Amino acid sequence: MCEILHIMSNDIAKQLSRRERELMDIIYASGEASAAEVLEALSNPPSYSTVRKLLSILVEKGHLKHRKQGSRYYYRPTQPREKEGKLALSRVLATFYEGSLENAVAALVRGRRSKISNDELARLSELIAQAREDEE
Amino acid sequence: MCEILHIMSNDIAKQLSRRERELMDIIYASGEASAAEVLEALSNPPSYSTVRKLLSILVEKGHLKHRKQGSRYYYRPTQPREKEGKLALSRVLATFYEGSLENAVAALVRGRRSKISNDELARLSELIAQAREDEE
DNA sequence: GCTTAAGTGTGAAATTTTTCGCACATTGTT
DNA sequence: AACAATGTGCGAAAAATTTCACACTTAAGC
Repeated sequence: MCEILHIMSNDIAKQLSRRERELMDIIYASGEASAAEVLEALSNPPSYSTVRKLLSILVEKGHLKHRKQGSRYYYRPTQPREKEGKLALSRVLATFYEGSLENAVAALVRGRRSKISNDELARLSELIAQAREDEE
Repeated sequence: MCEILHIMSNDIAKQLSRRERELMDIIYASGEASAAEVLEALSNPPSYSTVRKLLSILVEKGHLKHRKQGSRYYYRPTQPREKEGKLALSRVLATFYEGSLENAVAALVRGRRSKISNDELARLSELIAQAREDEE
């Protein structure tokens, strides 16, 4: 429980507003993106101007960095995807699965069978077997 | 990719503001909570008044329901924890792990060994083995 | 039945987020 | 070198969130 509370409080993502997180997620998902590409990816898009403004705010706040290619900026996160991914995952596990990966996997496996392919199960199983070997 | 975009757009959590989601997460994590308990769980708490206001907004918006016990309200989500959990998980997988549970588990397993106990690995493995049997 | 303690609800101020219009810069084309 | 197309940056309006003070209600103890 202490662990869970720690995870939930020490959280960068919590500092982002709704739109800001939406943009960050798009950029995390795509790795790198221009303003136009971000706009394209938004499901309920505001104006181009607005997207650029948001992006520049995110740069200012230190969440994104941008490189100039030609006359265009490309944006990418300052924090590595892997790190943020783990944080986001921990948060979800803490909130919905008592902090347990096992519970989460169980829920997914239990749910619609089709959601997880047999192949994927095989690979997962392999992965875990290897981890267990290393542990010995 | 189509699947990923679908998951990311059709998303209730995206409709919540920062504080709102913070409260929802606390309530999802604890199952049910009074205003005082929510206040207690907040890391950067506003006033009691504010928490109650937020809670009533969340009820109004249909995200929470409350039952009266004595003179006090207890709040719980309208949407089942399991359902929201899956959604939240899918979102994280889509954003950071190409929609693949396998990738996510791999990342966690690869990371700090201590994070996942041997026991947990054993149970996970069991879980997956069972799922694979069912699949046949 | 009074008083106190702990709760609720409301309206409006303060703050933050979100939005965009407009002026200016760059690139490529004719 | 002038034009169109596609960028960027900034300031400020509009909208939403977040906050709280204050008035009201309920329950319990004396």
